[in-house]
Parts: sequence; C-alpha cells; structure tokens
Amino acid sequence: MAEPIERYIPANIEAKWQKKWETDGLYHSDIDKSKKKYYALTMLPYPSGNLHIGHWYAMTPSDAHARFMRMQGYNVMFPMGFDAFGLPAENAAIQRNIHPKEWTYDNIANMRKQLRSMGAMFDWRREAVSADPEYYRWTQWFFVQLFKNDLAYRKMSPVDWCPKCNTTLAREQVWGEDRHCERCHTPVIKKDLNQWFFRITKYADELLNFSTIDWPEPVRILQTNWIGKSEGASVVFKTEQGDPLEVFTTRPDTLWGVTFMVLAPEHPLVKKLTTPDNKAKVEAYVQESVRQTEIQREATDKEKSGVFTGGYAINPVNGERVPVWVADYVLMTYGTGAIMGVPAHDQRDFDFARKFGLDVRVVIQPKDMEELDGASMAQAVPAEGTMVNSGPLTGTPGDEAIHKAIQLIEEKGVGKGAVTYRIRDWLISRQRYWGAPIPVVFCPNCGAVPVPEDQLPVMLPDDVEWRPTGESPLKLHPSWRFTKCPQCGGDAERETDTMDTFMCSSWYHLAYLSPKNPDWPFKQDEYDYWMPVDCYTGGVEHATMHLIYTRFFHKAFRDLGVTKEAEPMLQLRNQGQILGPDGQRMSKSRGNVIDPDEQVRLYGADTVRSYLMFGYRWQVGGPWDPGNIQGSHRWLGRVWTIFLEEGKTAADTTRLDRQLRRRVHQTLRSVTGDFEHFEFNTVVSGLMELLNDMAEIKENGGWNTSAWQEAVDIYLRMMAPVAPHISEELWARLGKPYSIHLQPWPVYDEAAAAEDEIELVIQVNGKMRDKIVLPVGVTEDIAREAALAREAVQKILAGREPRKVIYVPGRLINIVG
RNA sequence: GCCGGAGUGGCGGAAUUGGCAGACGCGCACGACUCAAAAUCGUGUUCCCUCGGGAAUGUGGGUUCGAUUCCCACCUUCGGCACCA
Repeated sequence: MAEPIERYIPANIEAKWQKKWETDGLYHSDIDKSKKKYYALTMLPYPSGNLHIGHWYAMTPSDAHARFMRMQGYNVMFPMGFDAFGLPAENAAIQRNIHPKEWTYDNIANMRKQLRSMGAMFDWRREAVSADPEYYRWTQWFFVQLFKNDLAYRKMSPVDWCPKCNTTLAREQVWGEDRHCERCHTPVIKKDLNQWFFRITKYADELLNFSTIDWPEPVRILQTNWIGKSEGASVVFKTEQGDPLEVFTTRPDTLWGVTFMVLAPEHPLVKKLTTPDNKAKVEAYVQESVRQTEIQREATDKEKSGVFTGGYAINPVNGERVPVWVADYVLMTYGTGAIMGVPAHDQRDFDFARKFGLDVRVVIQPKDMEELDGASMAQAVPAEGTMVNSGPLTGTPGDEAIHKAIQLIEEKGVGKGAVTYRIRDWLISRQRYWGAPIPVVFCPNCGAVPVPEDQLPVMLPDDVEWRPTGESPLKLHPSWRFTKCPQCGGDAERETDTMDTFMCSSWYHLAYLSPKNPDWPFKQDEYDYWMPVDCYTGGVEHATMHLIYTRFFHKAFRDLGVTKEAEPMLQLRNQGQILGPDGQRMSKSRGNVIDPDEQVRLYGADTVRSYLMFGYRWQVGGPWDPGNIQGSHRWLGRVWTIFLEEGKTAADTTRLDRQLRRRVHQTLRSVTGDFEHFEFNTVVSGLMELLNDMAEIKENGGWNTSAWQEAVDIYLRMMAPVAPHISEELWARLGKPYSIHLQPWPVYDEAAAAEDEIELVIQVNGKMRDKIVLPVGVTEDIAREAALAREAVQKILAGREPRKVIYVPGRLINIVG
C-alpha cells in the first residue's frame, strides 16, 4: 500500500503561489499583436474599507472567465482599480475625524491586500485610482473638452438636495417612494442652484441603439425606459396677449378635442396670463405647489388640484378660445411644462375636467363602442377610432389620424412633428470636497473660462474644512478659491463644486490602458490594441447610471475624435447579489455580513471561489449558506487525494480507459460551453461528476494508465480557472511544467466522447415504462421491434396493436396504444 | 398602474432543440474506520402507497404522442419606473 500523503491545506500553498505569480509577472498583459486580444473588465470597487463577499462574487467568476479566455489563446487584460472619490469618504471621515484622503488611501491599501488574496489575474501595473492627481487630471481634461464643445453648460436649476449630506444628488441617487438619499436615507428637498450639466440628451437617440452590443435584455429595457422616447408633435398655441404657448403632445389627432390648457406652476407664462381678479389664488396655489415636496406633488393617487388663471389661449387649428389653468399634475421638467387638455381621451385631463366642471368634447369614436357623449361618459377613452368633430380631420380612420394631424399643423405653420425624451441632461455638480474639482474659473470680464489643459490638474487642496456647512467646502478656502483668470489675468474665482464620481468612472477603462500617461489620457497604441472592452461584468443596479454615462461618454468623445468606436463595452454580463444567511441584504446593522477574509482563513481562497461559482446561478445570486461551502471544500480535498494518492492498475484496463476517456471528453465539452455562457455552477458540478467517475475508475483498477494521465492533465486545466492555486500545486507535484496558467485549454476529442451504445427510453402513452440498451445508430425498425418485445410494454398493450409509434433517434420511443 | 426577473425535494440548484424531472452539492439517516470524537470513506434519501403502482416543476386552462420548457388567464415575490402629456 502506498504511503499516506499530506493533507490538502490551502494556507500552505495559496500565499506561496500568489507570491510566485507576482514575482514572475505571470499576469502581466502587454500588447502582443501575434495574439487576439481580450479586454475583460469587472466593475471597480469603491474603497469602503473592506472587501465584501459581494466583491468576491462579482470578481472571482469574472476572473475565472478571463482565465478561461486566456487558456483559449487570447491575450487577456484584466485590470483593477479604485473608484476613490465620493461621499462616503467624507461621511466616514466626519464620523472618525480623519481626513477623507487618509481614510480613502488607508482603505485602498487594505483592499489591495484583500484583492490579492483572491488569486485573481489582475495586472496591478495597470491599477488606476480615480483620486490620484494623475488620474483626475484627465477627468478634468475630459470636462474641458466637453465644455469647449458645448457639451457642458451651466444653468440655474432646481435640484434634489440632501439636507443631511448637504449636497446635490443626481436623479438616480434619489430612491424610494419617499424620495430619500441613497446614502443616508434622508428625504430630499428641492433647491435652486447654478449647476453644470452634460448634454447627454443630445445622444438620447443614439443611446437607444443597442444593435452592435451584446448586453442583457433587462439592461437594454431599463435604459430604453429611462431614456423614455415619445413621439408626437409640438403645437404652438397663442395666449390672448399674443405670447406663444408651446405644448408637446403624443396625440396631435385630438387637437380638436382641447377644452382647456394647463401650465405647470413654475411655467414662466403663469404670471402674465393671470388676470387681476385671479392673482391672489393663483399665487397662493403656485406657492403651495412649490413648497410641497415632490412626493406629495407626484403622488399619482392624489385628487387633481388646480386654479384658473383667468387667461385664455387660442387653439391654432380651430381658432377656439380655451381657458388656461395652473395645476401641479403638469411637470415643468417634462416636455414644455404645458399641456393641452383633452378630457375625452386622456384620463388625467378627464379627472381634471370633471373636478372643475370643464367641457368634455369627443373627437374620436371607437368602432365597437356606442356613441360617446362628453357630458355623460364616466371615463376617458384613449382608444383608436374614427375622427369626429375635428374639422378637416373628421372621418379619418384612427391609424392615419396622427400622421394627418401633423401634416396639417405643419402646413399651417403652427407646429411640427416632435420627439421628447424623459432623460434629462446629466447634472455633475456636487457641493462637496472629496471629488475632482471642476476646472473652471469665473472671471468678471471673460465669464466662465475653462482651465487650460497645460495647467491641469486643478489640485484638490488638502487643508480644507471638509465638515459639511451647506456650502461647497472649497468655497471656504480663500487661497485656493481666488485666482487669476487664465484668459485676461485679472482677479477671478474658481468653481468650487466638484464632479459627480460617475464622471470618474465613465472613463476608467481607458485609464487602465496606461494609467500614468503624461500627455494624453491614454497611450494610443494601447488604445488601438485593447479597445473596446470585450467583456464587462458587474451589477445590474448600474443600468441607468454608470452604464448609460459611460456609453454617452464614449459617443461624445468619438465625436471629438478622442475615442474611436461608438460603444465602449461589447458584451455585458450581470451577476446577482449574495444576501446574508437570513436572506436579507447584508448590512452591518443587521449583523449578517459575511467576511471573505474569514472564509479564506477557514477554507482557503480556492474553496471560496469554487463555492461562489458552484452554489448560485451567477446572474441571480442568493443567500450565503454557511454549510454549503463545505461541499466545495470537500471537492478540492477529494481532488487532492484522488490525484496524489497511489491506486491500483488492473491487468486489462481497455474498458476502463475507454470509459474514462469518454467521460473526460464529455466533461470537457460541457465545461467549455458552460464557461462560454457564464454558467459557472455547472462548470463546477461537471467537474465534481467527473471526479466521482474517476474515483470509481481508480477504485476498479484504472489508475495510472495513459488514459488516467490524460484525465488528470485535462482535469487540472479545466479546474485551473476556478481554483488557480490547488491546480497549480497539483500540476507541479505531478511533475508538469510551470505554470498551469500558461497552458492552453485542452483539445476536445469528439471520437473519445462518443457513446457506443444508447439507453433508449421506452414510453407507453407518454409514460416512461422501460429502458433498453441498444448500439448507437440503431434503425427505427430495430428499436421499435426491440421495444415492442419488452414484457413491460406487452403487459400494458395487452394484445392491442399500437396506434402510433414516435421514435426520437438515440433518445426515446413512445408507443401510443 | 406600467415594465422586467424569479417561482422545481427539507435547502442551494440541474435538465442542448418540446423527449428519463430532481444531475451535482448541502442537510438528514444508517454503516465502516476510531476507546471515543473530528476528519474521511460507503449506502440510502421528492411525496403517497395496499409494493401493482399513483402523484408532482406557483395556480387554472390550452396545444402536443409527449410540456419545467410553447400559448392564454391568474397568484406570490424581488427589482425598476410611476400624473412623462
């Protein structure tokens, strides 16, 4: 009997190999034009202090996939960095009274260490940290380019303001029914501030085009809804004083059904339209609306409210005089902030009209309904039908009406076909300290002047009062704030707001190309070789934020000649979330946080990696199971002993060899496909199954034959992406050349995988009754005969002739009796 | 209200194209090894049963020789949007 082998102890091998790989630069990725490149990218972490098990869940399967692609012969780049600016640094710093910079960089140092314990193939030479001046210099440079090309502008605008964080929030940073701040959960309020915006709306249409990218359908739908394109017409009414009053409508066909108009309380024409005897109540209503929170205003179940201005407008299609009201169900932020009221065919307008006793005029008669009557109808009818009471449009069938109406208003010169989007321009100003300063100087003579490129970066000063006062902290730093105008040299003032961190993360995939490039955001040859990103992995929660911004960014800079292609990331795959063992989101307050470091101490990195890949559908995720992970640990322990411990070799191994090769190559086929499809759980289960078969074959005397050698070789290569340390160790112990991670993916042998007999399932009337073993390629006649001869079949048929027989070659025969 | 994802044993999950439901793992039970335990190994494990079978993939229908898979109508749950004109 063989000597007992030492046990599998991950701690003895993992750190050792990590160090060697690092020393050898095993995962350095350099331009190599002889190979096809593969840029694999996983979303970079925010340096919150500790790596979360969620980071492992996102990153280690992505790493396994990147490793798989590398073994497939690609030159793979898989970089890592830190999204290092942002609010939490300030909040944490305020709590602990340490400088945000210190807090952030301490966290980064810690997280680097934790990231290394994953055994991932990150090329650390390419690390990028968005809070480094050499990084945000280029963030600012990108801003300047947008500014110079009229893609950045400043305007006074009401913004969502978090009173606790003392800052502006972007719309997508406001969550929930009570519209709270995503960070501190305080309900947000509105505030008017002068803010910088990027013209993302200019790219709205192009952002709707996903035809060149392989992104998950849910993300495409989320973005499509977020952009919210609606087509219709803009129509210009005239107030009685002669001011143009423009509305947007998706239903220009209902123009003859307009019985009133409604302005948003903030609409600039409200004041002018209001007659003296209505002034008091209109002003009261407007003030009340403005004071209300957005939640109160936007509650959809709220009864309609509003007041009559006393003013009238003229309907340009029929010259009718219609009353103009003010109501808060019309939003200043969408369309033109004014609507035409068509109560007969729009439920909201209908509710409003009934409440205030306004006319309801039917202009569409649907086919299958009895004749509508505006005075008595109980609800609006938005359906299609034949136009009635609509002047030149009367009699037009529903499907032509909109088109014809647009033609008509265009001929009359009172409007035109128009498109409106729900997406708004990207607000990037933050009244915070820990961000990239917006590189603009305000000069009394020259206005807003961008800081010249050769003076970048505008350094973020360290000596700042970063505790929140409601003002931008940089405003309180006089020697930084007051400067000279770069254009005229006169006294001037810096912009004291910093940029939204989504600006930093919009281009980090470019920073990785050459993180310390002195004269351009990236080295051109690196860009030309690596871009675009071939595979991007991360959470779906970024669908309407980062993932839309980075697409916009690329398109804008393509138009400015900086980037080349329209889309930065060709393939996107989303992972799900790991929840606490209680099925709830992990949080410190719930005490259900799983610490990856502790799991690594208990089981080793390979086990944690394997379990995260094996235990969940990657795109779904689920609760952490403290017991289940042991299955993955046992698997690795079994691989260890079965591969290292001597077994016995039978005299004749022909059958066992054939069987083993078949199973190895069948597994190779399925594992390869599963890796390609990001189905990591079946990658691991396939390997587990093969191991079970190998254990049995070894037990039966199939050990150490050439088929066995091949099996071990292929097995280790297949598991190398999943469990890189143990496979490297076993590879070395079995005397194979360093490193397994430089080996090509094994070659699939179809002949070896082929079965030479089939197990045919016999159904009678659709129910499984029996099975027979038949040679591969058996004819239907023989299969049929063999099946009908079976006792179980005969018994059920009881002498009857089968009415029909369905034969699925190699799989199944169904006898219908 | 609208849009999207998910519902399969005690649990995580599997099931190329409509073709053996429950692979693999956890847990549990029994057994081996051990003075004992841990670790490890082996056997069994959807449910009901009169041991012939029968039922079962959220619910109810439908298409089909055959449905976890396709169609229709619902239910539960998670996420997004929500007076968007």
